[in-house]
Amino acid sequence: MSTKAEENYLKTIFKLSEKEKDSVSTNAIAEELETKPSSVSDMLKKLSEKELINYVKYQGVSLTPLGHRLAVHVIRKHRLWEVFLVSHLNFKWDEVHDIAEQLEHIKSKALVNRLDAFLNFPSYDPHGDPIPNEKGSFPKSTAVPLNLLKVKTNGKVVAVERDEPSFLNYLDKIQVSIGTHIEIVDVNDFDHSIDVKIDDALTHISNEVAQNILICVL
Amino acid sequence: MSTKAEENYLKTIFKLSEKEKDSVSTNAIAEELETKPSSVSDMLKKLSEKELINYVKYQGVSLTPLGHRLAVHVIRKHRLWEVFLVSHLNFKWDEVHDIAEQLEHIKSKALVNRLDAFLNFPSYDPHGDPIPNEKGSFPKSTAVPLNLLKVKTNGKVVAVERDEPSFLNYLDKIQVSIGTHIEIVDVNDFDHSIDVKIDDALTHISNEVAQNILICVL
DNA sequence: ATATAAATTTAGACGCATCTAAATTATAGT
DNA sequence: ACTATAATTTAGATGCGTCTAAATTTATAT
Repeated sequence: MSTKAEENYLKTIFKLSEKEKDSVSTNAIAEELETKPSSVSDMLKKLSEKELINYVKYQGVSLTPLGHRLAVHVIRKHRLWEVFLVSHLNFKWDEVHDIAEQLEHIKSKALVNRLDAFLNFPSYDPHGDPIPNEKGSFPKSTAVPLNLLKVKTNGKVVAVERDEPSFLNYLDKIQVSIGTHIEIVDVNDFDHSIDVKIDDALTHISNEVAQNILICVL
Repeated sequence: MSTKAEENYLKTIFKLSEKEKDSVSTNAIAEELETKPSSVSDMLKKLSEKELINYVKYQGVSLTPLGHRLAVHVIRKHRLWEVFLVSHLNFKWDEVHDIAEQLEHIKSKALVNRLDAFLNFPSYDPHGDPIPNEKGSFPKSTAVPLNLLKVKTNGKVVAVERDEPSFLNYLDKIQVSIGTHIEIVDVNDFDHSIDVKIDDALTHISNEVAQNILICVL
């Protein structure tokens, strides 16, 4: 049986594997988990012994099929609980992350699958992140980060890539949520910030923010 | 902040305090938690330092007001989650205990209270156990164990005092659930077993089972 | 190619929650 | 009141997950 700490490591390695192609570094994991590289080293040894990761000293890690399965299952639970919290308990999208961090470690296959059915098998969580099904496969999506779009392109917000309340509250403030219509009005070549039309209101947003808003081009 | 283990100890001490009047013994706690008395001793010292229990070496323990509050809050969470599992995820009453044991340790005041509201502030869980409100007070009930009733008395099952699947499945088999109408037909003076009429069917049940069925006399 | 810096791992420690074995204290019987 | 037994606590160990400090390996720059 996997512990909470192990599950959090696997989730983090999964997340980092998506960005960084090859293998994930000890330091990257430490930073993401806000812990020390030495602690990460210790844990990597443990995960490796359990055949959850491929680990060669000094060379970073990747998930084994088993580790991948486990990580995806934890992510599935996290996102399903987020849907529940928002759609049935009326939490706002910036309030659910920390609670879901706890709920994702509850161990019961039946619970997850019944929750999934109760929620009508949702494909996306309140932040637009895809929810893997029981077998572990994700719904396909063609979203592109807002910062990569050209002037005059327009589309709909389908997801955001961060879940810190500070970020989500900022989006609330500029009236961006899942489904919002956005059009690129101008791109600043100097700092790569952009002017956008959000439901007809003109707004200026930084490149860093734009990177974290995923758009489905229309 | 309290750990899972601490919360389980407090819950157990609370439970044992209801039966045994005065203070609760180390051995009783060890037995209930299926652990060793020496482990209990260690933990009692810790709980005492945190002012959650009154502890005098070799003399058993009782909850402080703080410990009592915490125990009741954990029980509240446990029972609310059980209601959710049965009423919204279609679990049966014998399946929910282990899952609720995990869910009861999730830390979020907002979550508990919203769950409570979502469930319409239930007063009893699926086993008929009373659910304390946010302030920690229990709904009053006048239930009596079935084994204490006299011949010809009749009433309704309002709660059961055990949640092991073996016990609950037995009740299912003899068609006893919360709300079932029961009448005492005969009491055996030798082993204190009883003959009862359950919704018009005559059944013989042991004293041990009868002890764990609570009746509201009509 | 080699020195220096950066990344990573090891060594040794700690707190938590548990255990076994041994010591201590309480209790019950005569 | 005294001893045998039962209950409880202490001592010392273990596994987990973390830490700091030190050692080692890899990467970088001249």
